[in-house]
Amino acid sequence: MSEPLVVGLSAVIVAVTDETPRVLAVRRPGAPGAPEGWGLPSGPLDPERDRTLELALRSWVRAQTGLELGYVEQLYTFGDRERRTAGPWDGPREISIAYLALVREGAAPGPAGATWLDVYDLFPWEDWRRGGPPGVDPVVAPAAARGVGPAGGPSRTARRERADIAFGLGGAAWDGDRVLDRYELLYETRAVAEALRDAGGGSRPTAGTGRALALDHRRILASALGRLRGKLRYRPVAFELLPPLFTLSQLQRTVEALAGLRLHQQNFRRLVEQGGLVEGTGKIETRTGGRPAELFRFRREVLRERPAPGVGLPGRRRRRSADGAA
Amino acid sequence: MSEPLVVGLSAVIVAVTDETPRVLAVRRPGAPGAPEGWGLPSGPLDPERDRTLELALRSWVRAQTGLELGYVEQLYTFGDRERRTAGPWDGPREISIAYLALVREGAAPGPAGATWLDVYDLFPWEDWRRGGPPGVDPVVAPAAARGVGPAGGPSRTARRERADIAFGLGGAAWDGDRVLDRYELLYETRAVAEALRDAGGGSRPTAGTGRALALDHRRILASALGRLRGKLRYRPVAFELLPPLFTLSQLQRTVEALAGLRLHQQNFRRLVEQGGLVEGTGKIETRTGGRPAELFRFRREVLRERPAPGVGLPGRRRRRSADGAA
DNA sequence: TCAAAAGTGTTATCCTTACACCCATGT
DNA sequence: ACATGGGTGTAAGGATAACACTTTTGA
Repeated sequence: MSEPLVVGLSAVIVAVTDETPRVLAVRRPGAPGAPEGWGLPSGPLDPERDRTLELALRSWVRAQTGLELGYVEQLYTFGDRERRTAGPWDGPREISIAYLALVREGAAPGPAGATWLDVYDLFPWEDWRRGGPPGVDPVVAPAAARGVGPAGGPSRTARRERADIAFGLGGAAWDGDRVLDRYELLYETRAVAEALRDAGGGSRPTAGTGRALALDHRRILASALGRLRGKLRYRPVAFELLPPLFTLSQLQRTVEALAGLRLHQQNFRRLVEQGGLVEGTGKIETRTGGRPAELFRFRREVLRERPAPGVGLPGRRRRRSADGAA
Repeated sequence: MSEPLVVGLSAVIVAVTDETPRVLAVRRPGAPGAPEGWGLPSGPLDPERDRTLELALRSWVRAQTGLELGYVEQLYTFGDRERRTAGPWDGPREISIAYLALVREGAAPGPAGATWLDVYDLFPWEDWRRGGPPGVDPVVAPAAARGVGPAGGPSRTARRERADIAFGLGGAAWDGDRVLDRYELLYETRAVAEALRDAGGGSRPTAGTGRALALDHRRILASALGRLRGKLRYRPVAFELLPPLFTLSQLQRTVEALAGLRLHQQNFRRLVEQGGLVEGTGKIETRTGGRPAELFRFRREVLRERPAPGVGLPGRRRRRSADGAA
């Protein structure tokens, strides 16, 4: 086989600092004619040297950014023809195997050309910690529900149905995990910048739909955030983002940052303690702004005791709010 | 880039017939010198013709087997160097993007050279519907716990810990989803045939460890089964395997077949009905062997009403049986 | 003394589990 | 009549969610 086919690896490297989830981004040269911008770090798979895909990833991430990755999991493989910017450019078909990696806050920021971006600058509609995102909900959701074709036609109603489920409208519940569904609806309805860029059109994206990334990297990041939110429920991934010793508030704020939700404090503590996920150390952290807090550590033994140890987010049960409006 | 790198797509096509989960397998020529055997259907990605990876898959599956796939999801991308049979053969590095597809029972069996294999012939230790698999548990679990290196050494105890969690030993709970963990432990301890084949050794696999597939295809299938079991809980995938109208017993037997567990009948019915997953049709199926059963259909509206509609398997909560033995 | 954050206790509600029992058909 | 599988009701246990309240520090 000698089709023009290139295989690369992409990394969604996530950290949580000061209650904001961040993702590592690098400067991208941009396709011929297109402006340069931020994108996910990516690198090659060297079939000679790298025994496994994951080792390949760790190796070029180390080389490019100086980061030594801890938790790594494969996310998804993206290979649609349209994934690169549309246009006359007709290079080889590119396939990208995306990975999700978690690093502790305060990890090295990497060399010049790399920064940490606030995840919610890219997905403003995903952060519900301060109630509905300011001014975004009334804009984004209708944009997503907007269909093409005649009003009431099958394409319109089908998209309407999808938008209701994705954005929790019309009696449906908001499901934090459906990050990708929401992004794809916004893309299909040309609300986000990438959709306009890829279509070659010149109009402006809908306000409040966040900043763009190169290629399909915002889509990849949407997959990652959705996956991470889901995983919080049944794997102790939050601890990968925290130092070995932490207060329960730190833990809660980290989880809230990823989930994009406020959680009930007292119940959170109880669930996490009674669930056996953490154990107190007797040590005390005094710089809390109020009463000093005990420092906890992750209890690895929980992996043996419980089939699916996670932090108990809301949702996943019956229907919640049914505010029936519009 | 012009490294020797080949990208292919593999399909795990699952159906449930007569309470047994089946997977479509094809005859494989086998590497030079190796005997031919069964493997998963696989095909190329044609960068010219196929716009997306999933369309590529659907297209060659249709061509090869005549099957028109319904539900399809991407599973994982396998690309370790060792995934093909070890040995002097030094062809190009092969990357395989694996998909999981579900088809209804009674789907066309495909052309000559393809058959449906009973999934539990490949993973006998995964079927707990008739209690512990006959004679397997006492054999397989110890094999998985067997370590290399000195007794009590770090490698031994680490593997012991992993085996406890994977197989639900020593107070840990059996987690049906950990199919891949279990297979990998058996592989690492050289209990399954593929491990011996890949190592080039001549000894015989541990009894009760099931039949082998070509390359790493049994590993791929293990991923698929684990994924499917997990998904049953929060997505209505079981209906992809059933005809449009079905009795609640049919539904239950299908779920049980995949989960490898017996479920409590009365509660299953209630959960599934009260959960709004199905609705009665008034139609009656008389050939039940007892009282005629009502025919139900899947309620698509549930997708709008509930964030994560699934069938409620046990597990996923606190610890269950703690039979502390061994 | 007050604000702020940590930490404890108690109760209501809902879901899951388990058990008991009745219904409709074929042999 | 009885075996077989379909179908319904009800009560116990447990987990979550919501509420009220106390403790300990710094300003």
